[in-house]
Amino acid sequence: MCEQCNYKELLKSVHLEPTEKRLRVLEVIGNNTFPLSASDIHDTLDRNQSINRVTVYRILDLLVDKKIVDRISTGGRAAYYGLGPNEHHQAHPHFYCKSCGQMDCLNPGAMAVEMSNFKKTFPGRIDKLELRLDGICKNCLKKTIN
Amino acid sequence: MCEQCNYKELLKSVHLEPTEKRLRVLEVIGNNTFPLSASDIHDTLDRNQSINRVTVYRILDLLVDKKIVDRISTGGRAAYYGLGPNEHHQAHPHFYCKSCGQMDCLNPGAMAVEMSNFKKTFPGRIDKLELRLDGICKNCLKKTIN
DNA sequence: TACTCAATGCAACTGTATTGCATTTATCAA
DNA sequence: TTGATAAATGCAATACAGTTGCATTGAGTA
Ligand SMILES: [Mn+2]
Ligand SMILES: [Mn+2]
Ligand SMILES: [Zn+2]
Ligand SMILES: [Zn+2]
Repeated sequence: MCEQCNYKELLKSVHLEPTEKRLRVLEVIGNNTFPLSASDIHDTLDRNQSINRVTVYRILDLLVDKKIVDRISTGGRAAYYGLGPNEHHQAHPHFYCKSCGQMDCLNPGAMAVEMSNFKKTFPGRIDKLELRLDGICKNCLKKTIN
Repeated sequence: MCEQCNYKELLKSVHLEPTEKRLRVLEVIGNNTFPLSASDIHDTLDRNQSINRVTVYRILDLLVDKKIVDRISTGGRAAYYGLGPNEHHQAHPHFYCKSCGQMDCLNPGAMAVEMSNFKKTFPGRIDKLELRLDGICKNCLKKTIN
């Protein structure tokens, strides 16, 4: 969730036309406290004004390219999308529930990763670090015996 | 790569019949220094004695279930498979090259993750931690301008 | 207004994985 | 050893997530 972000300005700042559909996609992502799958996003938007799922995928690709949005892998098949790290939002780890598919954002400081020494000697280019916990969430633990 | 592992015993220890195909799948995974996709594994095996790709998927599911093999997500679409952590092999982070799809195993100590405090208060069940770097590997950096 | 190009829609397609059911192979009791 | 049973594997069809090619629409500009 981001109250500080002006999505229109955010789009302009990376030279993307702030079209209605792009704004809606970005709003759905920004107004959620947890990352969503492409089909979650499509379903949400399609309830109000119709939008093609391919358009959603294309907008997501653009937003990820421009680093406004973060594509997060899961223990499952579909990628999830959340606001990318910026001045208001630090990068942070996630928890993915294998049972219900819910992904939660964890506190940025929850797990400290020390990798400065590694970075010094690594010969490739590092674009991104992803730290994810997989397991069963509180709610699902209650419901069933896993 | 695992010289210490007796794959037959490893299968027996988790109550899986050590069939020829299961052994071959486990050997391909164990004899590699980096994780492989299901189709990498299938292609490798199929060169020698024919094996159906569905059988490979089913064996991989079993091995992952029994925690002999680790299913590792990538920045891409396919999951990769490597030997799971055990007495000889510590869990460790991976580096995934977006350009060539090669995944490398990093030194277990390369990045220290401190999460003991987090674990104490987290209400769900944590089964696995995945730490992955995405970027461009040394070789791909040389070849092209990304 | 007419032209141009970006944005979107739609259908077909791809890669990855899963399912249902048939066939083969292994296990075990008689 | 044989036949019954269950496990393992194969094969075809299907599901799922995402991508591509091309048509249509819409926004900006002369
Ligand atoms: Mn998040
Ligand atoms: Mn590894
Ligand atoms: Zn859950
Ligand atoms: Zn590479």
